[in-house]
Amino acid sequence: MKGESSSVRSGARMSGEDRRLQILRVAVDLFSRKGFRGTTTKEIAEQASVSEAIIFRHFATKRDLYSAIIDYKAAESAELILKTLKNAARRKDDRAVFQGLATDILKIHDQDPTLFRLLLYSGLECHELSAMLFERYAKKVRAFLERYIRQRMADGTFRRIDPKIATHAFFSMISYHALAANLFRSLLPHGNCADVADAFASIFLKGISRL
Amino acid sequence: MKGESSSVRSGARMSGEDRRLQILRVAVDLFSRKGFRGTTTKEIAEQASVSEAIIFRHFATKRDLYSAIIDYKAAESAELILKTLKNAARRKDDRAVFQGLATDILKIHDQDPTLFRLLLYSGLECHELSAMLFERYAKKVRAFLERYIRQRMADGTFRRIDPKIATHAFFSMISYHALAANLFRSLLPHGNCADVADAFASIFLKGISRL
DNA sequence: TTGGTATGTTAGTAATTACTTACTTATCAA
DNA sequence: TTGATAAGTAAGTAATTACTAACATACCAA
Repeated sequence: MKGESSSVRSGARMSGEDRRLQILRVAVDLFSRKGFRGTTTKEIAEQASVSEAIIFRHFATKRDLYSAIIDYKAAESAELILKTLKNAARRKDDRAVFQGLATDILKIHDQDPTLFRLLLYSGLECHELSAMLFERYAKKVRAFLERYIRQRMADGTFRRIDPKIATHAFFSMISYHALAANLFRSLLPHGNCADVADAFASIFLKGISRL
Repeated sequence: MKGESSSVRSGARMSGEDRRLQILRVAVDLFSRKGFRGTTTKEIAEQASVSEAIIFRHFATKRDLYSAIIDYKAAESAELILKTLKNAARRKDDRAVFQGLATDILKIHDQDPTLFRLLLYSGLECHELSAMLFERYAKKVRAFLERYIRQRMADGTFRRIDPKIATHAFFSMISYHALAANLFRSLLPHGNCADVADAFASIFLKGISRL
């Protein structure tokens, strides 16, 4: 982005399409840090190295821009992690499934803190798209887990329990930790992500086992 | 507050002390709904049925007011739930301890959504007091749980596990659910709070049991 | 080279916002 | 009743903010 910025300053232009995407990305970053009201179009313009008027050429209002980034993030988050988990699930390696999932979720949040922050900000702000983002955020993973738990119950390995509630329990454990790591890192119990993922997966698996 | 409001409008006055507290309470509500930047001193004044100047008589800046409410909420949250749990803990009734705690936490969040919202907003906004609020929010409960888990490990009922991590796991499960209930109620798995508390406590207890 | 067009800017507008100042008035002790 | 004082207000200030309109210019096809 720094490179882009300097080339723009010397007079070179970006296509409309590229510029729109650039603004969107800058906006994701800023809105996720400061929320809707806390982010000014001025700072978005500055970060994108354009004048404010350019923002309004691509987005009719600030509100429209905010909705656009939520859409953008929702679309992005739908493509989550499932690849490696499908192998573990095929082998019915419970430990690999849950520990791998916990690790992946925590890793993703660490690498891209904007998603969760936008989820929280938009939820707190009662943005009309926040529910959609929340749902999209975890839909595939939850569905996958529910199916897996249902299957392992049929196999006799897991005890009788509502797969939705069990999924919710596991997902809650991991997600709250991710949230806390995002907002309050210094206050977390010491222990790296892998240890936390390990411990949480182990508690959960033992907690729903048949034995 | 409605009653207060109408008596003020007819000319009656409130003592400085009472007024300050009223403003504080109004501000808690508004800041927890709209965040710092999203809340104007104008609407605080309106909700308190005073002019804006009165707010600035009690608080030098809007920022000072925000810090004051975080302090206020932090002090309030320190007095949590522990009474009934101490009895269950004395009897070493694991189920009553964890289920009771889960139920109480969820109930408290339901009754006073402002605490968690302020926690999230202040954390997202990187307010200097947010870490303090986060810590205060759960300090006593966490300490209690850690002690209890350590004790039950010594008793041979719970397996070897870092009490901090175990506490964090349990607390995370419940807190994320409370958060989701606060922001995204309509998207939660069906099932009332008691069912969720029950299921989560059961998963957790089984997950850390020695058997 | 020229003209059209898409990208980009500057300068502004109107409304909003946190905060201040000068004045008003309710309250209460003497 | 009077005077002091604390609580309260209206009107304003200066800065900020989202957004607009008019103009400038890079780019590219003919």
